[in-house]
Amino acid sequence: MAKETILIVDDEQDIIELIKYNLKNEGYAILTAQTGEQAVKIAEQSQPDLMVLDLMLPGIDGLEVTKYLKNNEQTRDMPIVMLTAKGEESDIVTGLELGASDYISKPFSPKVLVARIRAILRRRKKNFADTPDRIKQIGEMIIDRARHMVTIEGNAVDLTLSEFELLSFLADKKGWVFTRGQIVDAIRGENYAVTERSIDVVIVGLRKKLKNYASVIETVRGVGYRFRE
Amino acid sequence: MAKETILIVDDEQDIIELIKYNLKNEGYAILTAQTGEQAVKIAEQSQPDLMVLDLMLPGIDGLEVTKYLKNNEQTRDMPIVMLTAKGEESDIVTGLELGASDYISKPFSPKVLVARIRAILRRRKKNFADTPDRIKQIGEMIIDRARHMVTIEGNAVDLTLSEFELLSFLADKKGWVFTRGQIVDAIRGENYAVTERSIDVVIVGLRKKLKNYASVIETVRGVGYRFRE
DNA sequence: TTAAAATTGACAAATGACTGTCAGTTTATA
DNA sequence: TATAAACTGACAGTCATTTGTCAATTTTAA
Repeated sequence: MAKETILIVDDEQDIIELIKYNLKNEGYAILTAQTGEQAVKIAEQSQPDLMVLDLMLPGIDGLEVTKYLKNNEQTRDMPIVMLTAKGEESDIVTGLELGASDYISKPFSPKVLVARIRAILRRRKKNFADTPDRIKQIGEMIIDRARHMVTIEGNAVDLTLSEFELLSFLADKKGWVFTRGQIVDAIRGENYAVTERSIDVVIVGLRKKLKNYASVIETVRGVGYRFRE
Repeated sequence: MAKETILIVDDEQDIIELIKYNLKNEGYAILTAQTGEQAVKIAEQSQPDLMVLDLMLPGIDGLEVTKYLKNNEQTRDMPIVMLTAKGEESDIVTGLELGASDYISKPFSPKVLVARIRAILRRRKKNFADTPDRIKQIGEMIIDRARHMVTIEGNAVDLTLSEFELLSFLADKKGWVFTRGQIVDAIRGENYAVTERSIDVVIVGLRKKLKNYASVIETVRGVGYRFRE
């Protein structure tokens, strides 16, 4: 299983390294930033699954970053674990009010940090576990698994089963590229014997029916397909 | 594209030819054996990607071969598709228990055989999200294997497959020098016959697209290339 | 220090691989 | 059984890759 991505934000390189080392050992993919500006940019671009955020930063400080991210549709749901130094008690409260998930005081034990992060991610996973989001919205397009229906600008789009499954699968991990093989496995089940080219045909049908939204499905030459981010 | 190698084991030359013909058409490289002893030897030596194995063989029979290969570190992971004649139902069960991936009953349709083999091999192909370091960060450059995308200072950089693989490969071991030969092996698979100079061309393209970051790829004269540390 | 040899960079042309598309067939569903 | 869906195979167009050639640069040897 592909593990989660975590963004570490701290102005001290040593701290970053310490945390990075410990989280990498746990199998997480790591991104880092040393300033608030960078943090925001990376958070938006790469959509990490969690963020470890030092409150004391030069320039835009941690609280500002939190406020900004929590006001942003795209990053609102990303859990934030604050790193705080002594004497920042009031900031902790503010941070939690802003929507941070947890905090850890410096100096901290890496073990505790890892444990907290695991707990947060586990909790999240449970909520979403295997429930590929029941409803997904991309601009004016809505994919509704419950109704098994796709709507674009209010108009229902009539998709076949394969088309719906394929679209829904890609949309579940926007931006991620999947090979035709992975797609077959996902929508047909493993051990299903077909040519990978059959996926292309489904894609053709989909794009035709999606009209203006055809471009949400991107071809990655030599690899497979992905849902545009 | 370097296709997979398949070992066909049957004591009847006709059957071998039939299967060989169909699989060759699909682009697979074919090895054959007529006895269990031969099969084992070739499997160990040539490490084919999959084996089509008739159960009824003179000498060491198919089940013995399966048992042996599955107990051998080197060949344990090689998928085995059993060919069975009527009246071998119990052997099928035994074979699957021993670890065979699938079975086909004689007389069989070549089409079905091909389709099954494709399905099995499909699943073994690499998954981009799981490979070494899903995300790598070099200053303001992010290499994301899951998205199959490189970002520099927030801007997506459009790379071809080779360019992406090459960059990603070098970045995996920053500072290490790789010869062109090693690079070809890494991004094209071993035994891929090309001039090493083709790597230079990929490098040129990469540097052009990386702009300010072009210098992350260093030429080591007389040796090869490396990712700057 | 200079000339020759080796190596890499750059570019264009040729080759080859990959995808989009469609028509025809098979399979699944009602 | 009728209808829709899914699959395959073929082909054309597109794009990536490979190769060859030549210039520029560096290294080696005289």
